[in-house]
This record gives sequence, structure tokens and C-alpha cells, in this order.
Amino acid sequence: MSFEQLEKTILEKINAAVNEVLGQPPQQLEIGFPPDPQMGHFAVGCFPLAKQFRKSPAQIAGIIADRLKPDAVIQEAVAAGPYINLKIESQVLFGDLCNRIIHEGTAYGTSAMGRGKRAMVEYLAPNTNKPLHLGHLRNGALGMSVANMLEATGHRVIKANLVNDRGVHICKSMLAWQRWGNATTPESEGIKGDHFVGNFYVRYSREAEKNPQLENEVQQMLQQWEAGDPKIVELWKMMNGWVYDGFAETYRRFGLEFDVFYYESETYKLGKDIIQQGIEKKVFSTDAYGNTVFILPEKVFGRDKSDGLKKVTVLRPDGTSLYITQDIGTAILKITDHNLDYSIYVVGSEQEYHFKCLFAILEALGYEWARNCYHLSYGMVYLPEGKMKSREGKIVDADDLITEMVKLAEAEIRQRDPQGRLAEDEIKNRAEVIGVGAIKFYLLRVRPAQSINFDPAESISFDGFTGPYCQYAYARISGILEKAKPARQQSAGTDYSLLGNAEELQLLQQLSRLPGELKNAVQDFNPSKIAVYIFNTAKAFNQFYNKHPVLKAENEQLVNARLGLIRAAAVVLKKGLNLLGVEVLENM
RNA sequence: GCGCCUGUAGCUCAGCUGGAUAGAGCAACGGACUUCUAAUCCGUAGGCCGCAGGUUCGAAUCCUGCCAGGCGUACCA
Repeated sequence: MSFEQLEKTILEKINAAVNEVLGQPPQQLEIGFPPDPQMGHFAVGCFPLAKQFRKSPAQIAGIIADRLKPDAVIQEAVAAGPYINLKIESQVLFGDLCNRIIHEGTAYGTSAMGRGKRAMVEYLAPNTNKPLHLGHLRNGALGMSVANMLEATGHRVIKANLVNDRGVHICKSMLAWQRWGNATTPESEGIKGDHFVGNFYVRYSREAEKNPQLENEVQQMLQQWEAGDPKIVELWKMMNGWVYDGFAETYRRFGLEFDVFYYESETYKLGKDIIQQGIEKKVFSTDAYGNTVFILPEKVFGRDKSDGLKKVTVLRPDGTSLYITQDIGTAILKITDHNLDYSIYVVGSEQEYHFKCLFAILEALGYEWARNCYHLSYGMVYLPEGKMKSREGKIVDADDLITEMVKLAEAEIRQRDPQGRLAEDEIKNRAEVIGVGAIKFYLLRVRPAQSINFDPAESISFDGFTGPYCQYAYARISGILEKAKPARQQSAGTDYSLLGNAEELQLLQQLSRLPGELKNAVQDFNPSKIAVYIFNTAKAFNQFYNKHPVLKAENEQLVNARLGLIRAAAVVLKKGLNLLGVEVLENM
């Protein structure tokens, strides 16, 4: 019997009891957990029945609890105020769930709710004039995690990266290299390509302060690029190539994957024809300045400062396009390229208004799927000194941060291995998994809408509510299972009725929650729910671990039962961490 | 001005589709390693859940108003 079936069985028994004692079946009751597992394994609040039977919830709970006699499933039913607390026979409670989790393995918790649905997760959207920073890491961690969660719920997921590879800012680093680069390359200087190019972007900003004339040169360069000037295009290709090499390294290291790349150099002219069609369909109009505009529906957007209807410009009078123009085109391109059911944009909260407008326009143009476009908005990452600004150098570089965290993890590993028994590459590998895991967990543990005040001291912690804490719980279990092997394989004859102490119950209850937690998390694109859940599960295991021996339990039957429990816990921890994009280690 | 987000322990945050005494981590203090990995565990201390009303048997949670902070507010991306 699965947990869901178990809950259903319990409700059926209660329904039957109510019908017998009170003369009619009850309205919909919900099953939950008592605050303390010692009180019972499940709880049912009787509030909805108060009106139906004109008795206080406590009275009703008492009547029902008296009627529920112990049987093969229910061990005990006790009324506690308005609640009925139920204890379940251990073999049923533990055995069924542990067997199921061990049997299903990584499939545990997954569902088919998205079967047949195709979802695109667009995330990261870097600029090719500078390296990635902490904000990109939050975006990347969110994007990967949401993609993982969608996959785990049966969706076919396409991960897309919309690369901002053109525009004045790109020309700035190009111009700087042209003037002061002396034909150097990332190879010749031994610098990662994106950093190499980023240095020229910074150089430009410095020089432009002294020499305003540079601004004109950049504009001129942009025009040459748009005109397809072979020399400029070649320079652009070469420098972007350097950047992509650099990005690829960071993607690999941080575990970011993409199925499709869209480049703005290829999409920036999209959307214009759609605007033309929209004009014919009278979706767009021309304003007093000659702009082609979309009038935003008052019901949703309200009115502007001077009490007029709000509008958004989609084409300038000279016919040139805007950010939103190409986004309209790209949105349509994505759908036609990949036959999508859902389109998810992982973009910072400062662009909420933009996406609200974009989706409204798409809907007005008659695209039904516009309702299945979601802006996964997330809060900013603030540094102790304030908002990150790359031009002022107030920034946390992604590569630097990763390297720093990995270094700290490495130091920690060496400290635990004073005799130097570990091989160098083993140390390096562990440090990488722990360091990267710590960053991802740190960025995902708060809900997306929350802005993050980046606290270096807190972010480098490996204790408490952190990735390494959860990884450590997994590694501990692996250690035990390793020692138990090969003598004991989980057998169908494991006697789970021996389990039932407070820590075992707490752990089991945690394990039962994964399917529900995943469903909740994916519904509002919120990986923090998984992070919190996995932390609580790791904690439940650690509490159990500290109080009860597994391999040295009183007798062989108990050893086997506890092995089954922690084997199931390992499955859940690994699954949950993987959903966050965090890897696990067998040893730490 | 308007829109969205945020306000919970010294700090960082869970909880927000209303239900049992408001939780966790960090920091502080005190304990537990001859026992399966102490990146762990246990304990102590710490709260007008921004303020004021309202709805309800019941409000951190829902509604209204106010206060404070962040982000945005077409013709940048």
C-alpha cells in the first residue's frame, strides 16, 4: 500500500465511522500530520463537520475516535481537542513506504502531471562583453532547478539561452581591444576569454570618461556592424568566440546546460513583420509622435499619470525596433521552433512590467499560448555595499566566487585528512562538488521573490542550513551502507514493525513528503521549497543517527529494518539535491 | 502619483490556498567524540509576526487603511 492509498484507506474508515454514528457521510475531510510525531502518524481536523452536525469539532472528534477500533492498519485513534490523531501499524507505515522508495529509486517523487507537455525554460541571458557575475549564478541555479523539477513531473523540457551578443555595449569592448589590445588574445595572455574581453570593456569605460569622443566612435562601429562591414563582423565574431569559450567553462563547472541557444544578433530584427500584421488587425495604432504603440488594457494596467490609457511603443517613427519588438518575434519563434505548451522566462524582477506588457501584446495578437507564458521573476542580489554594478566594479565575479568556495571546501577536506590518505584528484573532485553545491544551495534556499543580501561570511558557511550539511547526511548513509555490504541486501522479509521511535517516525514522515513537496514546488516554480524540505530531511536523519545505532542495533532484525529506512533516506536526499542541481558524494 | 515585491528572534530567512504552544540556520552561552563520518547532535537564552481596524468559532496567514524599504513606471536592454 502506498502512502496515498494509506491516506485514502484512513479517510474511508473515518467516513464509514461518521456515517454509522452520525447518520450521514461527512463532508470532505483532509488528512495531515500532527505537530509532534509522538502524538500520532496522521491527524484529521474535524472543523468542517461542526456546521454539518451542529456539534463542536472537539465533540465530533471524540465520537469518531471512540468508534474507530484498532485493526490491521489503525493501531490507535485518539481525540485531541478538535483533532483525531491516528497511529498506524508500523509494518504498514514503514514497510510499504521504505520498500516503495527503495524500489522506485530516483523515480520516487516524480509524477506524470506534465506528460506530453513541452516546456521551454529560458534562462541566463548573458551579455558577451563581460564575464558572468553572482546575479547570473542565481539565475542559472534557478533555471536549472526549475528545468529539473519540470522534467521530474513528466514534462519534456527545452533549456534555452538567449545570448545578448550585439549592441553598443559589445562594441565598447571591441573598440577598446582594437585601440589598446595590441593583437593580444586570451591564449597569449593566459586569461579566460570572457574575462579577457571584460577587461577591455572596463578599459573602455575608463577611457571614455577622459575622452567623450569615444562614444561617437562606438556608435559608428555599431552602424558598421549593422551594415555588415566584414572587418567589424570578423572582429565581433572573434571576440565573441573568446567569450563563449570562457562561458562554456563556467557553464560546465557550475552545471548549467542548454539545449538551444538564441542569439540576439539573429533575432533582433524579428517581430517587425508581426507588428505590421498587428497594425492591419488594428491591434496597434500610431500615436501623436508617430510611434507605433500598443494600448494596454485598462482593466489590468490602469491609467497613467495624466489619467490617459497606458501604452507601450513597439516601433519608433523611423521603423526601428525596440527590446519588446524583438521579444515578440522571439516568443513566436520559440513556439514555432519547438511546439511548446509552456514558455518560462527566468528573468529578474526589474523586468516584471516588461513581461506583463509582452504577454498582453501576444494575447491581443490572438496567440492562445500567451496564457502559458510565465515570467519566473526573482529578486536582486545585493552586496553589502548595495546593488551590483559591473561598470563600477561593484560586483562578485562568478568564476572568482566558485574558485573561492572550492578552495574553502578543499581546505576543509584536507583538515579532515591529516594523514593525507586521499588522492589529489579525489580531493579536487570533492572540493568541486561541495563548493559548487554550497553556492547553489545558498542561492536557492530562499524563495525567488526574495532579494538576497549577499553576505560573504554566511555564503561560505558549510554548517547548518547549507548544501554541504545535506550532502554530509547523504555521505554518512553511504558510509553505513558501504560497511553493511555485501552481507546485507534489503530483503522483502525485513520486519519494519520493529521501527517506531520518535526519530524514526520523524524521518519516515519526512520521506513520505517528497512527492507532495515536488508538486508544490513546481507549481509555483519555487525550488526553495525543495531546499527547505531536503534540509529538514537531512536534519531528521542526523537526529536519528545521533541517537540510534544502525549496524550496532540490538539485533539483526532491527539492523535490517534501520538499513531499509536509511536506504530510503539516501534515495530521497539524492533525489532532492539533484533537483536543485546539487550533486552528492559517497564520502566527505 | 500609480503598479509589483518585501517587512516574522540581534542577523539571514521558513511558515502566507486561515487551524494544535509562531519555526529553522547563523551569532551568544552551556554540554556530547575509546561507540556506524562532530561539515553532527542536545540544551539555554532570544518574538506587540511593521502599525491600526475589519471578517471568522479561530488571523503571521484573508480584506481595508496607514508606515517603512526595494524594483518598475512607454519612445534603454
